[in-house]
Amino acid sequence: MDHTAKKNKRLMALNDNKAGMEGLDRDKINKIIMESSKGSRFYENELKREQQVNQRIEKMMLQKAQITEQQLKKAQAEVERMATELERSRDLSRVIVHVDMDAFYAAVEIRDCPELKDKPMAVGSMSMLSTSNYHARKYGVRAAMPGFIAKKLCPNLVIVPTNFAKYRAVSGEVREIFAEYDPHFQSVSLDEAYLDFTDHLEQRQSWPESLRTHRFHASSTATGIAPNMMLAKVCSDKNKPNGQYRLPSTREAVMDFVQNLPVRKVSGIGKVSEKMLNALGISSCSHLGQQMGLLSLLFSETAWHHLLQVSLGLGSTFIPRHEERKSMSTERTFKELSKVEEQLSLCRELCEDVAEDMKEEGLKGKTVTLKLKNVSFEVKTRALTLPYAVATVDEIFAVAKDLLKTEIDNESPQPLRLRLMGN
DNA sequence: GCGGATCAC
DNA sequence: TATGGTGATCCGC
Repeated sequence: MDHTAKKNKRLMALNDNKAGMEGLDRDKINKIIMESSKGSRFYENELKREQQVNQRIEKMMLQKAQITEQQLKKAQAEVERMATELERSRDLSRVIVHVDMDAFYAAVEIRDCPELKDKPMAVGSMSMLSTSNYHARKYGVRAAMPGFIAKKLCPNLVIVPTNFAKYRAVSGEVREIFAEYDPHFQSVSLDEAYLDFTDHLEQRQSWPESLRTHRFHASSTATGIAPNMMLAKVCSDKNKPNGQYRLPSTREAVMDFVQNLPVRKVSGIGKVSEKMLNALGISSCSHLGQQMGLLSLLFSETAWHHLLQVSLGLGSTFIPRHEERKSMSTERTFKELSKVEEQLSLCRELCEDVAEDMKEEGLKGKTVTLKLKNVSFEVKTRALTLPYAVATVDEIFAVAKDLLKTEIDNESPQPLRLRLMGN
C-alpha cells in the first residue's frame, strides 16, 4: 500500500475492534467503506480537515523542539506540586454509577417488532444511522454510518426509521427507576445517566433481608461503578453489552486501572486530542502521567489540568444538576438550495420553529446565530448579539435575514449553494 | 462578542 | 441518490 492509500485508510476506516466481526473481516469492511466514500464531496472535506489537524500537530512539534531542559524541569516541578495537592483532595467515599443502555433505539424497535430480533438491523435512514443491533455490528455497521454504506456491508440489513417520541417515552420509564435509587441522577441523553448510589447503599443496610432482592429487568444495560464520574463512564464500557464492572474504591485499584487505560476511552478526549497526544508518544494514561510536564507547556491550562486529573484517576465525585439551557437551535439538511428566495423562506421557517420552541419553554435570547453548510460540507456560523432579548419570529428573522443576506452578497455573483441551514 | 473547532450522544 | 441534529465548551482573536 502506498503512502496516500495508507493515509486514506486511517481517515475513514473502522477503528475499533471490540465487536466479533464474524460477518466480514476488517480489511474487507474498510475496503467497502473506502470505495463508497472516495471522491465524494464529503470525503474531500474530511481530507481537508485532516490536513488542518496535521498542521496543528506540526506546529505543536515545533513548539516542543524549542523547549529547553530547564523549562521542562520547572514545568515538571509545578505539575508535581499540583498533583500532590490534587492527591490530598482525593475522595474515594462516593459510589458513582454510570448506566448506558445497549443499542437503545434498536432495542426499543426490537421490543415492538420481535421478528427483528435475529436479523441485522439499524435505526435511521439511508443517509444516516443512529445505532445498530449486535448482529449488524458483526458486519461493521455502526452508529453515525450512512445507511447506504451499511447496506453495502450488509445487504440484508433492515433499516427502521427513527421514532424519537417512542424512545423518549421508554427513556421516561427508565428514569422513574433511576429516581428510586438517586432522585438527583443526571441524564446525559435518552439512554445514558449518572447516579450517585452512596446514600441508597447506606439506607439499604437497614432494610430487611426480604427487600434486598434484585429487580428483574429485561432490557440490556451496561453499568460502571466507581468512585467518580470519569471512572464510572469508562467502566460501563468495559463489559458491554449487558455487563457490569466495578472498580474498587481504593487508590491502588484506581491507579492500576488508569495505567493501561487508552486516553481515547476518556470522555472529553476525542479523535483530534488522541492524535495530538499520539504524536507525543502518548496513548495510555500512564504515558500521560509521565509526560505531564511537557503537556503543561504545550496545552492550555484548562486542557492540561484535565489531563493531569485523568492521569491520577480523578474525576467529579458529585453529580451536578443540569443547569439552565444556554442556547436553543434547529437545523436541517436538504438537497442543494441555490435560489435566494428559497433560502430566505427556509430561513424564515427555521426562525418559526425556534420561536415556537422558545415559546414552549418561555425563553428569550440575545444572540442570534445563523449556521450554513455549503455543498462542499464547509460550515460557517454568523452571529449577532442584541442589546435586548428577543423571542418572536419577526424579531429573530429580522436578524437572521440580515446575516443571511450579507453572506449571499459576499458570495455574489456566485450563488450560495447550501445543504444545511440552522439558527 | 465572534467564528472555528472539538466533543458527546 | 445518499454522510445528522442539538447543545456545550474552548481557543484565539
